[in-house]
Amino acid sequence: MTGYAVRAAIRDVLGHFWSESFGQIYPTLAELERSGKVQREGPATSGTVGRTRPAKFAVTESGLARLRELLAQPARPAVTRSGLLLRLFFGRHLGPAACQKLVIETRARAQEQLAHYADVRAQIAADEAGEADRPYWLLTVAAGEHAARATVAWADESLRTLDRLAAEQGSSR
Amino acid sequence: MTGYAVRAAIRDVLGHFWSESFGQIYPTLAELERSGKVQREGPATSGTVGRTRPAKFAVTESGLARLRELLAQPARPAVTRSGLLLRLFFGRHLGPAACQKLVIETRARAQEQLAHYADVRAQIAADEAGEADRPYWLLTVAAGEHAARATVAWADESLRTLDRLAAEQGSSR
DNA sequence: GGGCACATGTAAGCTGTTACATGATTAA
DNA sequence: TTAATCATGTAACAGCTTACATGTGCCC
Repeated sequence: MTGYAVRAAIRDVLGHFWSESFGQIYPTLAELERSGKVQREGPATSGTVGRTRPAKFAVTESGLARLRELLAQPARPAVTRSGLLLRLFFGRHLGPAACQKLVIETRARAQEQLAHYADVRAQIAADEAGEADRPYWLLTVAAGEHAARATVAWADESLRTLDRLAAEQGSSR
Repeated sequence: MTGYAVRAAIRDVLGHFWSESFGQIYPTLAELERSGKVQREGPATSGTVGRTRPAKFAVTESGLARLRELLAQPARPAVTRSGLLLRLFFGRHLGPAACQKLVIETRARAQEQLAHYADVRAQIAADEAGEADRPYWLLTVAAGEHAARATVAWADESLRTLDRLAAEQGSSR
């Protein structure tokens, strides 16, 4: 595929747990070509900007071997910073109403995510070329679904707490 | 508190959704002091390394105002890269057994997290100084708990799928 | 007296994003 | 014809981590 298509695929299929920008993709493709991990089909790197004919890349045997090598390396679990939870942690300074707004927005996003996962499931089911990959791809979708449902459940619980806090604050003034 | 204590607090209390390294904390404290957002109590920045007497910092009124200003700004929801899900997405190249190992490890980490959250809950309940903050702090703990429980449920479901895949692969050879 | 937790800072470097520049092709 | 999408790339820079340097105080 083209570099542009790589980015679209990452955004649409891996979007809920991965992202890459053009600033990473194009230099990386060039580097992978130099080291023989991918094969370029189409015009060579022009050095010029703008379009000539799109260059399509395919992974080579050597590239696939390197992929397997990298996949086998342990994933270091990185802490994910959550701007939402940081705001809620300081919620006393923000006030219950503002916190409710944040939680409601988060709940809505999680619901949208659930709808998106339904779409992705349909896409994966329809893609016959990826049949052997299907069960693995579905594992990642299921992870997203579980996370999104947990977010909705947490939001509902939290909104009840915040309602109570808002009522207390309202009555004390 | 001291810069060292700030880091310990972030690690122990916000650890499941935030992190800061010394490389961020010390320069930031110096900058906050310059702009009057925190008040240093104890020896001035020596420029020298090593310890003299620990310097303790306290937030000023101006610093608190700035905190509220920052909290009110919208949190841009960043995509969290998951090395685990990336590996599972390419699970066909990794094999069912290796995937099972990854999922089992993830499940174990989630269980450890649940135990940790129980500790944090106890700490928060015992801290009388933070009584007004308590409900907000508990919201962030609840978020962690929901996420961890979802991870365990997803792992159990996924392990059943992977068992089936491993059996199929075993029988076809 | 040895090791660990407490404590402070700097510098190098890595990762990744954003913004910009450029232009072809296609659908409205 | 005009806007959107496809397409390729570079450069600046933001953010953050790691490694290093340096020491104190306390407990075993």
